Amino acid sequence: MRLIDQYRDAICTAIAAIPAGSISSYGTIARCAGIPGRARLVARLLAEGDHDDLPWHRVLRADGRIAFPAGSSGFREQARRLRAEGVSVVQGRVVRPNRAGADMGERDIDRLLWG
DNA sequence: GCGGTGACTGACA
DNA sequence: CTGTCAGCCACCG
Repeated sequence: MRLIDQYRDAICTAIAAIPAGSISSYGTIARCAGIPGRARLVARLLAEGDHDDLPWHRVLRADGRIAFPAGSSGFREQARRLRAEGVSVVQGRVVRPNRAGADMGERDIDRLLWG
């Protein structure tokens, strides 16, 4: 049994909890899924593709930058989806993620998941 | 078992 | 502000 299969549900749940127009990071999602420090595991899960049902585009690096290489198809798609939700992206970076409740911290997601 | 590879992170220059 | 760098760790050949 792969660890990624073991935590797939928890990770997907955490990602699905991010409201439209908000963003979070791989590390935050990992913590919310009960696997602190495993940001790369979250990335690995998303890299498997077939996540049309998840708001994967709301997951960014810890510094607010898009994780894909600049100019790649994934990069453009993520930026497009974010802008479609009113999130401004400049130079592959979300502008002021800490203002106006645009970013989702661990507690915020926990609150959405558990009330 | 070993080495390479990331949709990562934090610290530091 | 940008760029390195060392950890990181599951997965794969």
